Amino acid sequence: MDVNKSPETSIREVPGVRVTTQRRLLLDLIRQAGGHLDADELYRRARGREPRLSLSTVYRSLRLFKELGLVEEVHYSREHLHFEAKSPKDHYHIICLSCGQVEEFESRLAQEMKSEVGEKLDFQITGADLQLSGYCSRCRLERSSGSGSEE
Amino acid sequence: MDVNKSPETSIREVPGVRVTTQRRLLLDLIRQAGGHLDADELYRRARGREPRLSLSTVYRSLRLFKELGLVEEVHYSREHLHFEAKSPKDHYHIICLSCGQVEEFESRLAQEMKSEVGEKLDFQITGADLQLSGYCSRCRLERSSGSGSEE
DNA sequence: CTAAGTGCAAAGTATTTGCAATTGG
DNA sequence: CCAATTGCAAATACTTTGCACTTAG
Repeated sequence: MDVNKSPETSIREVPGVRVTTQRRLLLDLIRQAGGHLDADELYRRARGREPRLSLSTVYRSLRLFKELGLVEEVHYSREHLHFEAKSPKDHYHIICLSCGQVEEFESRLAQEMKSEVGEKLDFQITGADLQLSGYCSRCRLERSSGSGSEE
Repeated sequence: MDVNKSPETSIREVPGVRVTTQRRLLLDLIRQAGGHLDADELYRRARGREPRLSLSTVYRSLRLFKELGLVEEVHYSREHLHFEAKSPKDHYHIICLSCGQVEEFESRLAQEMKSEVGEKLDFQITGADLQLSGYCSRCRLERSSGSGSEE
């Protein structure tokens, strides 16, 4: 499938692709989630409203959305597919290794880095996936003040 | 290739953990590879020298090495586990979407970004995983010069 | 109406685990 | 010697696929 337009807002305009109840629901949920859903979590949420929905439809839809540029795949770990709604500006992720919370951030430095590296290696850079990891303030407090339990 | 000091240069010093032929071989191969091996590739290479080696040993060793801080897991895709020997300085990856080649790069901007973001979000940042993607010069030439062949 | 999409079950991959046999220290 | 490790096969976990039925357009 070839769709080289800017991020679509809807499925409607793609010829041959139908708007189904399931797809509408799934896309809604992804967008409402504000990011960071894996297939299974999405499935669980979707079943609340559409109990007959199957996991394979979730996977198929996710793949479709990705092809259409409606969502983006993010690699947090090797364990699941993670997706989130595509948003207009670049943003990246930072994950707390202790509590697992994921926050988004932006940074002009990322832009700079893209140009710099692109120039140096003679790459035309089209995407960037940046993930930082560390410990959020809350977890640091707990650590320093309390008992040490580690993974 | 020199592999002098890393967090942990060898398994030897860890009590209860044994140095086996398999582990030595695997760690050697990972370090020689200079980066970017997935479990299966490592398995294939290792069997050349140790044909009775099993895939599960590869997985178990990889997990052990990661726990010991000897190797690092990198998420290129959801499809495989990728590992590489832990190296003293940060470096990141850029992948060509057309031919798939992966190159490494460094950038002081990454450092800056870590501090900046860490400060802004009040995170203590311990790791960064940066991946850029785009098209290398060779593939760009092929593209622009002629026949439209796509993957 | 009919091509596109769905649910379900079965098939794939990649990775992990149980266990008897082996081996490092 | 004996706990750690291994190889093998079976088990898991996640994702994809085949197919008959349903549905959007």
